[in-house]
Amino acid sequence: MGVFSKTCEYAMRAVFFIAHRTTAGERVGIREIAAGIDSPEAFLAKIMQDLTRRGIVNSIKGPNGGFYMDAASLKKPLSEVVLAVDGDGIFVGCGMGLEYCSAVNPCPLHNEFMEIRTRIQKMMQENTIGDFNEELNLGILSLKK
Amino acid sequence: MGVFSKTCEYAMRAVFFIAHRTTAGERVGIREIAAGIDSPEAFLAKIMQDLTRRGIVNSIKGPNGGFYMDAASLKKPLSEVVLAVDGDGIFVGCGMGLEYCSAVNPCPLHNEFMEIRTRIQKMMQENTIGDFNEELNLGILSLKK
DNA sequence: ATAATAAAAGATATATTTGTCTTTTATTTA
DNA sequence: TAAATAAAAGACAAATATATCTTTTATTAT
Repeated sequence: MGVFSKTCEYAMRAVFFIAHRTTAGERVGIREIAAGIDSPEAFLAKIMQDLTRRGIVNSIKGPNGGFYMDAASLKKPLSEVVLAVDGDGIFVGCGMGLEYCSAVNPCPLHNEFMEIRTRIQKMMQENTIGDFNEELNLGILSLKK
Repeated sequence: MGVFSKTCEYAMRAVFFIAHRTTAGERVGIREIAAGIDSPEAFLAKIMQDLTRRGIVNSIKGPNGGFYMDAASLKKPLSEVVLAVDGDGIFVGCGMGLEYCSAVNPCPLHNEFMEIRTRIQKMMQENTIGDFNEELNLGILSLKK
């Protein structure tokens, strides 16, 4: 397994994909998103339902409907997606799963892990979803397998 | 979920526990390890079977038997435990699960993730299992919930 | 109004992770 | 040799993550 759950990987890719399209003013259907990020369509639909309920993306039903993001959503940090899907497990808590573990009562890995976690958190909080668009627009980055 | 699987968390704690006891020349039974690291005994037994098969720890059956570690095992980096249990998922691969992702063809998170992964890997490779013993001996660190 | 479209919701299926229980094998001690 | 001990091995059970399918609801266009 990687750092994030598969669900979270799909969610991040989907959000980037929609953000990219939204800057062009479009709405995107679930089929196109799934194809664009190489994910199972029905499973992604479930994930999108959740992201929509939580207000991370917006959606409209019916013809010409689909998913999109407003300006406010584009300014949200990527950490919101991770928190919504995986919870705060990667940001907080002990690397060895010890509940007591803290600066006062550290586990063997505590200090080293602190730095790494802080770093992940920083990266996820400082980068907004919209931040990646420019590079995607230039075709430097990709979302497909 | 945290950075590592629960299985891996138990494995790391168990290995530290055994290493700690081994420096005193003792062998430790599965019941005592499970109690010492707060893990389900039967499940830990399965994990220990695997670690033994892979040569990360040693074991002896029968009365006065149990688990222990030799000098060579104590010098192994912690990364061996992680690799044995969780594989190389946290060390390599793309944060968003993209197969193609590399320096040449990066995903949006590629560069930031590279640093974090390198850091985790470095920490796991540079610290040997035995390295934590001194602090455990001094009672500074703990393995219990 | 009706038909077509697309997401939302609900139910169900599969795979993986986590956890438990029973039997077998190796070792020691009496 | 027999009994006791402790890990190894195998089978099974529960929980969670991943994935699919069907029905319902909202919206648009005819």
